[in-house]
Parts: sequence; C-alpha cells; structure tokens
Amino acid sequence: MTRRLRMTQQRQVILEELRKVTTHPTADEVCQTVRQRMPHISLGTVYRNLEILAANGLIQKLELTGHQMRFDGNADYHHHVRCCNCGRVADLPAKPIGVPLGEIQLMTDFAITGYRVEFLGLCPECNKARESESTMVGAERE
Amino acid sequence: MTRRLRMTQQRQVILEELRKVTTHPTADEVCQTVRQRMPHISLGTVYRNLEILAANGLIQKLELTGHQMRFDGNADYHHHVRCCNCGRVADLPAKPIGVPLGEIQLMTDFAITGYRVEFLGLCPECNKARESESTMVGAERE
DNA sequence: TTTCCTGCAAAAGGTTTGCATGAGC
DNA sequence: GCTCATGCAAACCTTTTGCAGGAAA
Repeated sequence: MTRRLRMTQQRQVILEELRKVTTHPTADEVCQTVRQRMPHISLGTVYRNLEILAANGLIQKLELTGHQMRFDGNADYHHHVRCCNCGRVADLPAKPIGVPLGEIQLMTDFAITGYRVEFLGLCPECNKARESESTMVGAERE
Repeated sequence: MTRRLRMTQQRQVILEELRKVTTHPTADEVCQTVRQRMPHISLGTVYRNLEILAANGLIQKLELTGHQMRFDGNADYHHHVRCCNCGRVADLPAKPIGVPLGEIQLMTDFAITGYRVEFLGLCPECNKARESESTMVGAERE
C-alpha cells in the first residue's frame, strides 16, 4: 500500500527542517520555518505533506492532548512530556512502561492493540516562573 | 475557588442525561440528547455547562486522541479504551498502571506531575466486521 | 435585585478540500 | 506525457465569545 513517494522540493525541505529541531512544532510552525527557505509554500501543502510523511513512517504525528497536532522528525518509538502550562513538548527515552495489557484485556470486550502514555509536567521555564511567583506576597493563584 | 454552582434547568438536564449513558458523548451529541427534553437549548450553552460541570468535578472532560472532546458522567478516576476504527470510547476499571514516575523524572528536566494512559483497540462491532472482512476473497485493505 | 445564565449568531482557530496550474519521473 | 503535487482560497468543523434579555437565589 506504500506507493512510491515522489520527492518534491517542498516535501524535502519540510522533512529536513523537521529533522533539525526537537521542538515538536505544529503545522503552522513548520510552515513558518520552511518559508524562510521557500517563501511561497502554502499552509495547505505543509499539511498535506506532513500527513503523507507520517503515513510513510518518515516522521511522527503526535496526537497529544490539546487542540493542535504536533509533528516529530524522529519517527522512532519514544514517549513525550507536555508542559501543562505552555504546551511545550519534549522527548523521553523509549523506556517501555509496564502496562499489563493482558490484565487490561480481561476487563473489556474491546480487542486491545496498544496504549499511549503522555507525561505531563512543567517545563524548566514554567517551573522557574512558578517558583518565583510563589515567593511573591499575595501572589494570585488561578 | 469553587464558587457556588447555580443549578439551572439546562445544567440539570445536561448532567442527568450525561449520567444516564456510558457512551462518552461529544458536546454535539449531548446537545442532541438534551434537545429531546429541551428543544431550544443552544449548543453554546451545552459547551459552557460541560466546561463548568467538569471544572466542578461533577463530570469528566476526556481529552483523548482525536479532534473532539468527549464527556463522561462518571467523574471518578478510571481509564478509557478508544476504538481505532470508529472512535467509540469505553470505560476500564481504575486499576492503577505501574508507571515508574521517579525513573522518568530522572530522564528529563521537566517537573513531572502525572501522566495519562489511553488504551487503543477495536470495539466488538469493528472487530467482528474486520474478521468477516478478512475471510472475503480479495478483501481491500486500507 | 444582583448576579449569573441563556439563546442566538458571529467569530475564531485549526484543518481539509476544489480547482487550475505546475513539477517529478 | 501521465500522474501527482502545489498554491490559493474557500469550506469545514469544533469551540469560543459578545450581547441583550431572562432566570436563579
């Protein structure tokens, strides 16, 4: 089913730029970056190509909590941490998590094929900001 | 921070209907259901109330993979399975998953506060459909 | 009577799609 | 030369928001 991939300039540049960073950019961010080299690329093309590259296993589409898709130039299996405060996403090593799929299977009539884990936390910047905030007198808390 | 909750008719009916089902409906589905009892309720009101009910811990907002939010009348901690094929969501018991947060913490500079697990699989219907499909001669595969 | 909520409709994202043109192989 | 991809713009879908009137406490 993997038809051979026509490598257009746009597709090439998208792939290159995505592989340069570890920030897990959104489609729009990818578009901004690519436009520095290719000013007339359209957002639609970026979306189409990200989809195709992911379908062919060259990149990873991250469907994390939140509203926007993010993309990862590293297609190998690994986990992610997402900052609850600013949405930044970072990588975690591919350490397998000990989820007892067999036991879980017994509890449902679904045929379980896998699971996704998403770690949540505060990135260093947001963490620092929160600490200095909490030392302020009468600091507001949402 | 929990201001007292004004219980309007709309809010009451939304809560009741959500507690009747285990289908984890989307906001739009909730709206359809509620309109059988309250034809003039607006989708905006449904969204606002689901948000408020979730913020007050009366229901659960499920931010699963996929584009649409789903809502769960059961606010207690438990896991979910999502059908990869049709998107249906079912409950799993609240069995804690043995994720070694301490070890994970060592691998990143994020301050990790938690994690979310989402199980994936095929619901009974989709599973049945797939089985009968695979016995067909020359079955298409996506 | 004050405050919060509702319905309506419009706006706001993010993503997808139709179409004519243009590039890969 | 055939096929697929591109750019542009419009459509789409879900969710949010502004506003004036209405209901809860």
